Amino acid sequence: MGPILQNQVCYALYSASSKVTQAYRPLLEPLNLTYPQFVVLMALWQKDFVSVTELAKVVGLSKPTMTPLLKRLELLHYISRDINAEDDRQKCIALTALGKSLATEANTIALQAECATSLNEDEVKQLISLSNKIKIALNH
Amino acid sequence: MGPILQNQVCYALYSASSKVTQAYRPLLEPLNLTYPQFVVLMALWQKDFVSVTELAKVVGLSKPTMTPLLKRLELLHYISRDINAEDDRQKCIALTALGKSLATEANTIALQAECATSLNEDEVKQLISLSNKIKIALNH
DNA sequence: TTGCAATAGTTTGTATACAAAATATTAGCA
DNA sequence: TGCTAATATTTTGTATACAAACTATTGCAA
Repeated sequence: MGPILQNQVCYALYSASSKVTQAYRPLLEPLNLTYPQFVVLMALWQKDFVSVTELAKVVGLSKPTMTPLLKRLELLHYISRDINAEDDRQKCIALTALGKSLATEANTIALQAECATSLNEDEVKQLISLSNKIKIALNH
Repeated sequence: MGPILQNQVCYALYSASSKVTQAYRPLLEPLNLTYPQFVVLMALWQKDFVSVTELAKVVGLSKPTMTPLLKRLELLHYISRDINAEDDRQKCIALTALGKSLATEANTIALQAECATSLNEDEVKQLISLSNKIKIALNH
C-alpha cells in the first residue's frame, strides 16, 4: 500500500552504495582505511593544500563530518592539518609522504572494486552519467 | 596520481545516494522520520509480521543497525515489536494502525523525491537495473 | 534427557553523517 | 580605531552502520 521499495530510484542508489562500501571494506583494511576516508584521500591525491571547507565541498560531505575523519587520517600519518599562515581560521590539509605513497596501491584497489561490480565500460559511463544528473538536479 | 574521484562508479553511487538522502530530509521531517527509517517502513508496508533478521535481509541492513532503528519506530508508535509466540528468540515486527496510515502520505513523498531527481521514466529504469546488477554481483 | 551447536536479537565499540550552536578569526564599514 | 557581520572550524547531540562479543532460546543428537 505504500511505495514499492524495488521501484524507488532512491533505494536503488542507497542499497547499491551500501553494498559497494561493504565490498571495499576488506580491500581497504590493509591500509587501515574506511571508504569515506578513501574518498577524501582520492580528492587529496588530485589536489591537496586545501581548506576543510573546500575539501568538504569536493567530496560532498559536511564540515562536521570532515573534522573527526581528518583527525583520524592525521593519526595514521597520511595527512597534515596545519594552520594556514595567511588566515588563522583556516586549516591547510595536505598529504604526507606516506599519504602520497598510497596512491599506487589505491589504483589497484579501485580497479578491483570496479571489477567486482561486474559492470562493463558502457554501463560504468551510464551509471556515472545518471548519478551526475541527479546530483546536479538536487543542487537547486 | 591516485584514482580519479569523478571516474569511480563507487563514488558516483556514494555521493548520489547521499544527496538523495539529504533531499528526503525535509520531506520526511513532518513524519519525524529519517530516510533509513522510511526504507524500513516501505518494507513493512509490503509485508509486516516479520522477524528482525528477515527485515534486515529485505532492506539490506545489518541486525545491529536494525535494533535501535526499530526501537525508535516503536517509540513513534509506528510499529510494534512483540515476541513471537512460537519462538521466544524472535521478535515479530508489525505496523500499528498509525504506521499503516502513513502509507498514503509516503506515496506522495516518494513521488516528490523521484521528481526532484529530474530523471525520466527510462532513466529511472536504467538506474534501478544497473544498481540491481551491482547488488547481485556483490552477493558472491 | 542432557549437553552442545545453531539461531535470534541485543550490546559494545568505533566510524560515519549532519543540524544547530559555539569558538575564533577576519573583513568591512562607520 | 572600534564594532559588527561574515567566515572557518569545531563541538554537541542524535541517528545510522557494522564487526565482534554476549545472552537467551531452540534444536538436535548421543
